[in-house]
Amino acid sequence: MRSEIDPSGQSGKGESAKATPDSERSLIEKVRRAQIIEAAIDVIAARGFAKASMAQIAERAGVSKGVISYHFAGKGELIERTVEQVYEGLGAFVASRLAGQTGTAAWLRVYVGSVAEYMSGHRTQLAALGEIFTHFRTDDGDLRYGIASSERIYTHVEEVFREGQQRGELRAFDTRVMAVSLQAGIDDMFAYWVTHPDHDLTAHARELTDLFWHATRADSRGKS
Amino acid sequence: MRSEIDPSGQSGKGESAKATPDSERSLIEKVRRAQIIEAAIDVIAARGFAKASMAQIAERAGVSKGVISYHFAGKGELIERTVEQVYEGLGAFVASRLAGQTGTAAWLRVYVGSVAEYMSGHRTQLAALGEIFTHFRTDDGDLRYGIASSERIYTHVEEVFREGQQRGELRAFDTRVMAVSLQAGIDDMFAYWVTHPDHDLTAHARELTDLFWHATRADSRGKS
DNA sequence: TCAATTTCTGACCGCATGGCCAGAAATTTA
DNA sequence: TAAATTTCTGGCCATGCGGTCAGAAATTGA
Repeated sequence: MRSEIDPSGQSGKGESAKATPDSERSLIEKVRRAQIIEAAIDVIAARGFAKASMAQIAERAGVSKGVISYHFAGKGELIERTVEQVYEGLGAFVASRLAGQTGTAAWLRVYVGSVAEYMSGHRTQLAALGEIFTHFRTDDGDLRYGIASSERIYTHVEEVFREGQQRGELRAFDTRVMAVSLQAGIDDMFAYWVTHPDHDLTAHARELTDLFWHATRADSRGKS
Repeated sequence: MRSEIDPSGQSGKGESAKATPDSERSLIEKVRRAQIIEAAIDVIAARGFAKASMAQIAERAGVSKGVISYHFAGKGELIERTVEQVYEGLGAFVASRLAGQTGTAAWLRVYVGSVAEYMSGHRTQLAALGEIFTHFRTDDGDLRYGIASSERIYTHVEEVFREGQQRGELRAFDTRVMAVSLQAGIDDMFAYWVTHPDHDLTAHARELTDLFWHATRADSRGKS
């Protein structure tokens, strides 16, 4: 068992091919893949995506270069599995915090707060993810995880906002712009934190929540 | 006359060396430099920073590769001059619109609006700038135009916010977080527009202004 | 006009990259 | 134990990169 991408089929632009279930992997396979992914995260976070070569990652993992090719179809698959792994952890954490929350204000607070809380304990992963999102391209030359791939998040956040508007909890505004701006605020909160390690991420998240609470809530006053 | 970076001196991390004044350049020199910078913008915007090689840029400009080396000290200088040129145009435009404005609300509206207005007519430049900011690194491996280089903008925006707070026009909030978030909203507005050409940039800018007006203005109501 | 100077070309260099593979080593299976 | 299979190594390859250079071409100036 080597990779989970069919080398013959044209994977094209859509989702990746079906993953090989972990149960079909040997122990060594699982250990090596985890080890290599961890090394990739470290190297990408430390030296940037462009300088994170197979050789660098292999050296960091303490194996020879060929091992990566043996366990992954190529650099592309390695990166995609890396993103998946980080996202799974984050997604599960946020979803569990978000479950059972009602009201847009509470949703906003828990959403921003839980993302920040999780990431504060996974700083290296966060830095690597940022590098991958802005640098990793498909063979066509398009960003693999560009703004277009945020569409799912935007759509979901928009739904939350629209519900709030219908209940009269929120003022009238363009939900798409608000969703894009919220995501931008979160992304740059992390980017700022990565380059300013002493920055108080929790406080920033609280301020950001306040910011969007004031920006979205219904208000009797008119505008200037 | 070749480049404006002293090949012997260690340029280090600071600002680039003094520029050679245009008056000391021959006509051919000026024309070629402009032509090459334009080609660089086109190629970077179209194919991404990583694939914008000297060969690609030279081909686009219709000259041989050596010409770039002849007129610029290296790829680094070419990129820095490109950024300078785009920024000069934007800076001059925004500054002229901002001159004489009083009050934070007006400042916010004019700031966001004028940046968007200028960029709407310089789409390719905008795309190239985005690529450069996220990819171009110094020899040390740091991003040449990373978040750290936004410090000047943050500081200035913070000042505007603090004035508004002192006049009682704005509520109490962390000015640093607000400045970072505003810049994030503007940056992602452009990023969204670059990938969604039909998106209404002017309307987005208006909504973004509203967003931050609601987020910052003083308010008698308490919070939830 | 003709030498001095600027500008340009295209081949070439050293280097790093992702991927490949023959064969060695380790492990599993019978 | 011995064969079959999985896992690993280290060198090799083609490719593309930024940069250099000798010499050709064009321009300038006396």
